[in-house]
Amino acid sequence: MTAPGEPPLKAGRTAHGGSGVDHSGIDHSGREAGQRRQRLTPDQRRGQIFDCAQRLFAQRPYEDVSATDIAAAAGVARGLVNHYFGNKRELYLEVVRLNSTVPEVAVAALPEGTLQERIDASVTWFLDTLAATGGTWLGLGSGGMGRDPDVERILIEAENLSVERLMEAMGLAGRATGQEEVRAMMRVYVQLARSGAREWLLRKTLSRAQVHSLLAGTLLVVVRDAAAAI
Amino acid sequence: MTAPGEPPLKAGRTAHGGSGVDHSGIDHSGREAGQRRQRLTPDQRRGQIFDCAQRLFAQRPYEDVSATDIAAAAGVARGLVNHYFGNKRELYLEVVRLNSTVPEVAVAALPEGTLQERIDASVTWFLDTLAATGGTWLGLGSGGMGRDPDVERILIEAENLSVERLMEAMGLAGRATGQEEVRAMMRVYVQLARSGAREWLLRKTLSRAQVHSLLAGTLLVVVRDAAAAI
DNA sequence: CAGAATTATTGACAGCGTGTCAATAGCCTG
DNA sequence: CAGGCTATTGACACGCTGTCAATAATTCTG
Repeated sequence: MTAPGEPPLKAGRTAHGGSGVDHSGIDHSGREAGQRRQRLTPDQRRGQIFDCAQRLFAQRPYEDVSATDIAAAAGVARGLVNHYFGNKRELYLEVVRLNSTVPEVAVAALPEGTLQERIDASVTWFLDTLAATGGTWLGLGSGGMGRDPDVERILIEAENLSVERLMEAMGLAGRATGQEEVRAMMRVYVQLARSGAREWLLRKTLSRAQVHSLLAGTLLVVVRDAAAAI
Repeated sequence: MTAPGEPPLKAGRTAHGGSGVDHSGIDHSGREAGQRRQRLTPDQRRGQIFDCAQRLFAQRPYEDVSATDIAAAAGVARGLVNHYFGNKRELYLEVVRLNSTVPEVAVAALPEGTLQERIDASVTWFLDTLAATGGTWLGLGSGGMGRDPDVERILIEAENLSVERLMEAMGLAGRATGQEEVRAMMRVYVQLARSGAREWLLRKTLSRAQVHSLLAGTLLVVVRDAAAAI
């Protein structure tokens, strides 16, 4: 496919016409042009395809990325993509799943000081990790009307994780009463944090200090509100 | 097509084989079965197709709605959809565009009192209008799949409008310095408001009073932060 | 009111993208 | 080196999209 000098062409069943296909697609991690095809471990191949898919899905929207594109990028037959991931949607879901989990947090390392101090530390940690991982995580929550239930579930799951960590850091975890309300409020706040970080990292309209101030100030209010609700 | 007893079949250009297609699609607003087809005003037909598309897009995600589905729902040939809207994407964009603009606001009617009072009034108005229009507007900002640049632009446009109104209501409109930063902060806040409203109306995890308190409290902080940034 | 003119509406076509599956060809083992 | 295991291929059937000439439902005109 990628190799240019493939002689036989082996006319399958019906001629189907010549149709001079001229893939000008550059395969990023596949084999070199003209090289004989290589047989990899399932894990390796799977990982390779996954990486290519991840890169492509980060560049253009879901439906603009064809399975053919992914296969071409990996230097592989299109059927192999389906073989390893079932269908395109599942592959996409796996990409989303892996990119939607915010990196590990060292909640235990948070200071035991005032609420204000813990808030500052949390926000600092949040912004630090975001600055490190780049904007990959941020792009996820903004899409239009997609509303795919599966994608939504994955994102909600990731959000729940963030909420859990946040509550732990704020010392709101233990209480039994009003747990659901507090969780909801934290969920709302996480959206705010995500949005604020987007202004800082993606749009570059706010400085880090400004975002920090904004997030810390609002978090204080939200936590007080949450505490009052208990 | 929908009419069962269509005799001639009139083989158009090349026979192409029978291929007994059997649409079992129910047309919602189209003509009754067996009725002769009706020729409408372009505006009427366009509106009818638009309505069907809106309903379908609200039910399942973009790519799960085929142009065939829309046409069938309208009781119309598929080609007509393309005739009126160019392609499926444009039709979709028009649906999003119409559903993403938050209803008119009577900013002028806001009281001239304290900041706190104006904030309360704004939040009240915001929640009122949302309660009235139902959750249609809310579903937009949550999907993770789309990431279509055009969709995103439309949503950003709508967001800008909300921000403008909010700044007007908060008395932050006039200043020339730091306008961009203030706008960014308001943008962040609008996301929070949207998210809070979602918890109230869609998830039903928070009461209206709780959301009100949350939004009012955070808005105060944001406005103070914004004012400090000027 | 009949016939012409206008144009809303249809239906078929070509092309692409997807998922499936038998056939093929690398690599490893005996 | 033969033989088996299985990673990998390639073609097929089918659905969806956009285009366009043909058609038929109106309206206009004498």
